[in-house]
Amino acid sequence: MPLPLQILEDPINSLIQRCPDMRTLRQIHAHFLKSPLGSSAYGLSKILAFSALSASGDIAYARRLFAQIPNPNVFSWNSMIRGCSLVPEQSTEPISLYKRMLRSGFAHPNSFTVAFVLKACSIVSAFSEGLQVHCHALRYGLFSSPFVQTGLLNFYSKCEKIASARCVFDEISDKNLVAWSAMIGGYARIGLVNEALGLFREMQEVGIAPDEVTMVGVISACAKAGALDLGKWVHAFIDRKGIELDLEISTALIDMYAKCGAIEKAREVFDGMDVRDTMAWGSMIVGLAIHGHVKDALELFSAMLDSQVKPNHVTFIGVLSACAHSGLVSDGRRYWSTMRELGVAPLMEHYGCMVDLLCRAGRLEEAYTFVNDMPIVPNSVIWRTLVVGCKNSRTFDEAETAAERLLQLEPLNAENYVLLANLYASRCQWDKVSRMRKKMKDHGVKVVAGCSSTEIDGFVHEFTVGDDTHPEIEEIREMLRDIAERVRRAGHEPWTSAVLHDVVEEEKESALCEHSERLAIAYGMLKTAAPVVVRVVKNLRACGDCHEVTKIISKIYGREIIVRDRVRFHRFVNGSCSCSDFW
DNA sequence: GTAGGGTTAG
Repeated sequence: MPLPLQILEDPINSLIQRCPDMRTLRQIHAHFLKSPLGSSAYGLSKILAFSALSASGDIAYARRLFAQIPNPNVFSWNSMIRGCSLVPEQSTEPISLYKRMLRSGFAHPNSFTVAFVLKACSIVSAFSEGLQVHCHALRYGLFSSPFVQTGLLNFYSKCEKIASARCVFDEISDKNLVAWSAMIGGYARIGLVNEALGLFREMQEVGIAPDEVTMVGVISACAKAGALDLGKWVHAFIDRKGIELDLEISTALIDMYAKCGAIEKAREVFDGMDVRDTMAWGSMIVGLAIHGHVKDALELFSAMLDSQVKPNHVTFIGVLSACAHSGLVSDGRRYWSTMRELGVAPLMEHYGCMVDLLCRAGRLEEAYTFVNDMPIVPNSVIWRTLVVGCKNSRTFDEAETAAERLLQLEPLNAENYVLLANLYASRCQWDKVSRMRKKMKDHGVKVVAGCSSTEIDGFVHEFTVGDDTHPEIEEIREMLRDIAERVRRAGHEPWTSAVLHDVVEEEKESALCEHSERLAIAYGMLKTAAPVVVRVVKNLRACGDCHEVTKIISKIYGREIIVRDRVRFHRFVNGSCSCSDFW
């Protein structure tokens, strides 16, 4: 009498459990094929799962094996879908597999399938596919699975459909820690700090204790909002609750402190870490670089290399931008070579740093040649950097070419027209200035309202230009006049008082971006008169004038003020992360 | 019968 299949299969199971590498797996596979069980779906799916999912697996082997299975069961489909999502190169392969699975009609998706496909959709932001998976989840009655729920929530959040994510969240009757963390992280990712923190409070009210992952989300919300007081409170909360200051939390704290202007606190956290990975070093180096602590940033980079931690593309953005900010052209070139030697392939952003480096050092010709020699097609950021360089140097003749390329690439970005109008104005080419205004009108391009934010008593207030709906708008204007007057009396001519005068008097219609920003920031500064210490995150680029205003205002009010990073602001308002020299 | 959600840096 033959042995029951299950008993015979047990050795395969335990063999696979103990399998150390692919070489052993191939032996197990060969042995298995020769055995009487050679065609059992269970054994094959175990072998497939190892090659597709295990850390020592081989997805190519899994693909070959999978192709030979005539009618894969749901377990095998799931292994392949998940396995293909785990490869570092993002692809739509898992989604195609899922479609094939549905078409095959042999296996039906279960909660694992749906969770894995949703993850794949969120990695590549495949919104319409994910929507269909949502329908399937409902059709197959899989919404009750907490894994499907979190998968959906996270999918919408990664696609920046935060309202849909919230709908899913609200529909979850039994919200666990993961669901709360995912929703908080979703709000944090797009900078909705009040929502993130509100939910964090709610979570505690219903008795769910946050863990390390929740805290990373909360800290990153503070970082995005420039909310230093809140960030400090969260740090104290972590200490108080005995939550472990692990690698991820420490890195998030470094980033938060750096973005909120408290670079010393960032360094404190960094110095207190026992283990530091690429991201921890990277956050600290980038933090120092954006604060203009170029020497420290470069020293830290050397220390990183000494510690045998491999730098990645972000590390080099920190290093190269540090060089750019200090005009260290030859150092920048040296680091560029180091980057190549260490096998970090330069991305568009790195080319951008080099163009910036050359432009800031006044080497416009070289920058222009560098752009023309780029092996990848330069994007709008590269051209804009070059145009900004032209505007500042006033001697370079290729500005027109750069300007044309910029408008070709981004005909609908208001920032470009403003920049070009400023460029032509700086050269007294008034006909071209008005041509820009006309072009802008023809394209129906509207200036995006400037916006700034300040944190007061744990709540982040946003101010948008032209928004007169504030109930105290008259008082606000009065106070702005008062600030302008104090600035004038403090003798800080010429432009600071002019700016604040503009702030009050400038007509909305004629206000170009730069005025909008000043107005918005003045609104933010206005809040410094409130009986709390207000911090606005430091402007990161071309911040000379901005610093000046900050110094004056802080002198007047005797308070610490940091001006909000307008790069992040721009990213938040219109999805653009470009930065040109408005100040 | 096998397995699985949420995590930070420009």
